[in-house]
Amino acid sequence: MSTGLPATGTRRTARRKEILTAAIGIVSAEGCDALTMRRVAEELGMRAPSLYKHLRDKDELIAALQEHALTSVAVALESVPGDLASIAAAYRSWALANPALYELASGRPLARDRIDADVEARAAAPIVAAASGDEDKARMLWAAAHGLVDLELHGRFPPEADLDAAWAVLVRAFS
Amino acid sequence: MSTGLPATGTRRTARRKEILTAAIGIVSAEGCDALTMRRVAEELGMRAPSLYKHLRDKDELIAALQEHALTSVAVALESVPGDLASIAAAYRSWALANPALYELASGRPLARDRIDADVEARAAAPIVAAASGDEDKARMLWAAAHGLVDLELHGRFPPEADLDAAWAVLVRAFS
DNA sequence: ACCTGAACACCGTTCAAGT
DNA sequence: ACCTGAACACCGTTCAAGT
Repeated sequence: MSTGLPATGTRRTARRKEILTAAIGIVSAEGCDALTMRRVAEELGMRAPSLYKHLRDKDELIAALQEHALTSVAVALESVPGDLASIAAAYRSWALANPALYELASGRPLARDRIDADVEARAAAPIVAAASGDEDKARMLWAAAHGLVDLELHGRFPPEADLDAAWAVLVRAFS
Repeated sequence: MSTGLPATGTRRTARRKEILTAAIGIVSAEGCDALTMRRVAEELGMRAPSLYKHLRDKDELIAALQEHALTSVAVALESVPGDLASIAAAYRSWALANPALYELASGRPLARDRIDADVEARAAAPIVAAASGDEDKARMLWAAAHGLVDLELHGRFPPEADLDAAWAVLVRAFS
């Protein structure tokens, strides 16, 4: 009983793309909390209920933002040399430049069923490569980078902490 | 102009303690999202507005939960041998046993002005000790442990991932 | 001193109705 | 095919009023 439609119901209409773009703008400029359906609708000159003709619910919007973020980090990591120091620096730079998107993409479960399966692997690939294909090592490196970024973004380190030095400890141990 | 009251306004009345206990119970049993002022009030047989006679706002309740969580991890880390492997295992165990409290205490900025200054240092001390006093190393170890736990709690690792092995990579590199 | 109901400005979401 | 207003069940919070 094939319908010819994608199983996810993720039709790619022009309006849907506009909604996504507006959402990215709001999150980037005003943070995660500013992402409300009413605020997104306002940005497009319409009312919140109208969004539900293009999206099933807010979670679908968030899933789309997660997919966007993952693709964006992947591009960033692919654009630097493959050594651990470069990958680590690029990871941190991307997160500090896109704090709200980073939080959205990492601070909650990944909506795997609503996201293109490839983007997750694509974002992970440079890290796995930097770990010479050792998956356990790659997971540890990813977690360490995520932890450093997450704590920095949440202001959890004391102001006098030398975060470059903390990153250097990680890079030196695994290079 | 001393008033004889603590500067924070953190009076320790009996009712306040009951509210905290109720909040801990709700968060532990039903998760972070279940923590609403109305739900807490219901648990104590009263209405939400009454809570504001004992707490300035919801953030003060969350700060109290963060303080509780930090003290609780500190106790857990102090109760095992001081080597990195033991500390790491205790950190992970505590987080997996208290996922919602962990999220509350780590997934948002610490309300430092509303929390007893000592508890943060107390929770950090065992990790600093395991890093032989090297603060950069300690911050990296804390971040790595936090990252591993955070990603595990959010279901970000694939189901077949061997997380014991990932933790072992960290412990082996820094022991 | 402690608690209440009513109210306000918000949420996400549904639905009948309009073009 | 697309958008709307009204409505519903929620939030955190304020405030005048009750005991």
